[in-house]
Parts: sequence; structure tokens; C-alpha cells
Amino acid sequence: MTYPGRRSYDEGCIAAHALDLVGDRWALLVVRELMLGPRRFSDLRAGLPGVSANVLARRLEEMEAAGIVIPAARGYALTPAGEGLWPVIRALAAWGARQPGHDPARFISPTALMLSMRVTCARARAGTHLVEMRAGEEIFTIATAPGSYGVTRGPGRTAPAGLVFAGGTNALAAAVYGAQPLAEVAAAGMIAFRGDAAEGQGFLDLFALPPPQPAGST
Amino acid sequence: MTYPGRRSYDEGCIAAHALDLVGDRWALLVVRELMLGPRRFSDLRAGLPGVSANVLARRLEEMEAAGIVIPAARGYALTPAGEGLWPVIRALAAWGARQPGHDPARFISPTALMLSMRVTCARARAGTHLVEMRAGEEIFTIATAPGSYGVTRGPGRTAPAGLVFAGGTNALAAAVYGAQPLAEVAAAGMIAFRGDAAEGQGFLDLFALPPPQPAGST
DNA sequence: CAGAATCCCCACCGATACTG
DNA sequence: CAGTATCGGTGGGGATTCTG
Repeated sequence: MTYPGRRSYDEGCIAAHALDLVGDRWALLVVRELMLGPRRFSDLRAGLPGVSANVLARRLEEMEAAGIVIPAARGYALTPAGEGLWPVIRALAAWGARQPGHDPARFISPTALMLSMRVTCARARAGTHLVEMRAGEEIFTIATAPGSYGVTRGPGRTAPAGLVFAGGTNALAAAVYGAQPLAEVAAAGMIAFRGDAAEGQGFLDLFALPPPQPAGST
Repeated sequence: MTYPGRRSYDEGCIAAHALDLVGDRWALLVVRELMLGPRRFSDLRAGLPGVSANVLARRLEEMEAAGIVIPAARGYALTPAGEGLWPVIRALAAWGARQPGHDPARFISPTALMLSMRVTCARARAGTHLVEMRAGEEIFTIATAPGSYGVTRGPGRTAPAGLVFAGGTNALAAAVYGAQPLAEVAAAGMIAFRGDAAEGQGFLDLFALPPPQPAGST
């Protein structure tokens, strides 16, 4: 019921305090899954195939106590504090992309792909696109413009998307980050594409996973 | 010796990959301690009083295998990949500072204080200061200018510092982040101060821990 | 079907003692 | 000082079951 002996770093350091709240196994990945909107318990399990039900339930309970997650009509949602973890996840993703050992053949959740694209998009070069991405059963809408990038769960509410990509999440990830041209990927049936071919290729060209190397300071 | 069964999230997600590398307990706090330069095993233990010797040894071994840490002449140092974790730690600290439950009376390592100041400094308002901070046995030099902030371990190499603060790390943290004026803090003997009083106060005024609340998007 | 509760097992964590 | 050895405790992973 309650977890009195919750393990703490017992430091005054604010980073250690953050890790006291979201440093447990799976915690930040649960936040990742909630980042684009509320999810049911079973949605979370689908997006995190490695987590067991009891651990997930406990994480949700703990994060609810910490004010990070809140029960919502359709499952669980992030509180503003939980949404504030986006810079943490973004920094982890940006760093993780540069570390060797990453294997894109392993399971990628639809939400994880959408967030990785939000991290890696070269916004400065972006044209204006309205894109629908169908990753398995899940639908997302991406809107780009020079310098800006937005993604929401669900089909676009205002206008029909000019570009539509559909397929398994890993196949979509390969199309987005791989070197193979869209025409070939679509022709091979790996993913389905609808829209202007040149615009579709231009959209995909915005995304790249950097190879190993540099860092940032300050 | 080796850890064949190392637990992995087994996902293609780049954030999950990052957590596979630095998600273990203590890992990011070890990186924190190394962030301002190499440290010996015993230095790390002093900065992380909660970690036991075997766990610390194992983390160092694992992080060395992951290319994050490297044995150095004087202990352990970060590789470029390890230094690249600064944005992660910065984001955690910025978020953690806004979460309730933070207790600045608990142990704060000298390195942790220096990094928290680097995170919370209002650079835009910064004047030009050269500051020596003596936190317990450890000495750091901070150089600020409008829009910029730098901290290095050790006494300044070029010019003598105009401001010198000395005391226990927690007392320094209280002086930096508390509301009490420098004159009172120094008069009460909580910390020692040398330099121009008004400039010293102006320097301390650059730092503040935000109360709970907002978030960031993108 | 959603999700909570319970079981067992094991890897990891944490503390102490020990060694070169 | 810089770790290693050992051992008990705990939290995570998996499966099963119960309830609404």
C-alpha cells in the first residue's frame, strides 16, 4: 500500500532530488509514454513491453504521490510537473542517440518514435508540412514550419494531412532515419505513403540520428 | 568480473538506450561528481556518502565499459561522451529544483553546489566577477560576465579572485540560495567572506531556486 | 478487458569486513 | 588508498489469479 522505506539518495542536491522522484526503473519511460497525452494502463503496457504489471502499477502509484502523474478519465495523464520532464527526456534522447550500442531493430513504441522525431528534427531547415503518421494502430499528426515542430496524438482536426505515412513503428523508424529513399521504401512495401513524393522525401530528410561524438557545455 | 545478465530495457528507443547506460542507481551522480574534473575513488566516496564501495566500483567499471568514464592519472575522468551528459544533469537539476520535498539541509557535495549554481545563475543579469569558493577542503573559481558563466576546480590561474567565500558546503548553499543578506550571514560566522560587500551581495543575488510550478515544451 | 493482488525467483543494492 | 569478498535485504520480472 505505502512504501515507507522508499530508497532515497538523501542529498540536498537538486539533481539527486530529481532522481529520488524519477530515478526508479521504468519511471521516465512511463513519463515518455504519457508525454503525448493520457494513456490507459494497457496502453502503457503495450508501449513498455518489458515492464511487469505490478511494477507498472507501483510506479504509477509512486508518481501519483509525487505529483507527476494523475488519474484521468481515460487512464493516466501527466501533471504540469510531469510535463516538465520533457527537457530531461529530450536530453537523454539526444545523448543516447550518440552512444554506440543502439539497436533500432528492437521494439520502438509509437510514442517513442514521435518523440525521437521531435528531438532530431532539423527545425531550421523545415518546410511547411502537415503529416499524418500511422504507427500500427496509433495515429499522430505532425505540423512543421520553418523553425517549428509540433506533434499531437490523433488525426489532424483542422485540415487533411498532405502527407500520410503508415506502417509498423519499426518500419516507419527505418524509413525516417534510414538512408534508403522514400520511393524505394514505399515500393518495397515496407511502409505505405500517400502524398507528393518530393515533399515526402523532403520531410523525411529533416530527420537524422547523429553518429557518435561531440558534446555540449555550459 | 563481467555482468552477462545486465538488465536492459531492450527497446530501440534512444532515450531507453541512454537509460540502459546511465539509468542504474548512482550512475548519474557519479557523473555529476566527475563533471568538474577527475576524482579519486575516495573523492567520489566523499561526494557520495550514500554509495557503498562495491557499488561504486561496479558503476565505474560499467561506465568505463560504456565509454563514459576513463581511468586517469588522478583517479577517474569523464570521456567526451561522459561530458556530454551535462545537459541531462542540468535538465534534472532544473526540474528537481521545482519539485517539493527538496531538503537543502541534507548533505550537499561541493561539486553539486557548483553545478547547481551553474544551472540557476541568471546569466543575463550577471556582472563581471571573479570569485573563489572554498567549500570545505575544495576550492573552485567562478568567472561571470554578462551572459556567461564558468566554473573550474582549483584556485584561479590568472588573477586573484575579487570575492572569496569560504565555509561548509551547506552553509555556502544557504548563503547562495537563502534570503538572508550576505552581511548578516558573514557576521553570524556561518561563512567567511572577503571582498567588496556590495559586489558580493550582487553576485549572490544572481542565484535563486525557483518555487514549484511551470514547465517547458518543444 | 482493465487492473489489482499474490506468489516465487533472482539480480541488484547496501553494509561490513577484508586485502594488497 | 583503492578497491575486493561476502552476505542479507529489497526491488524488479514473470506468471497466475481475483474482481468488477
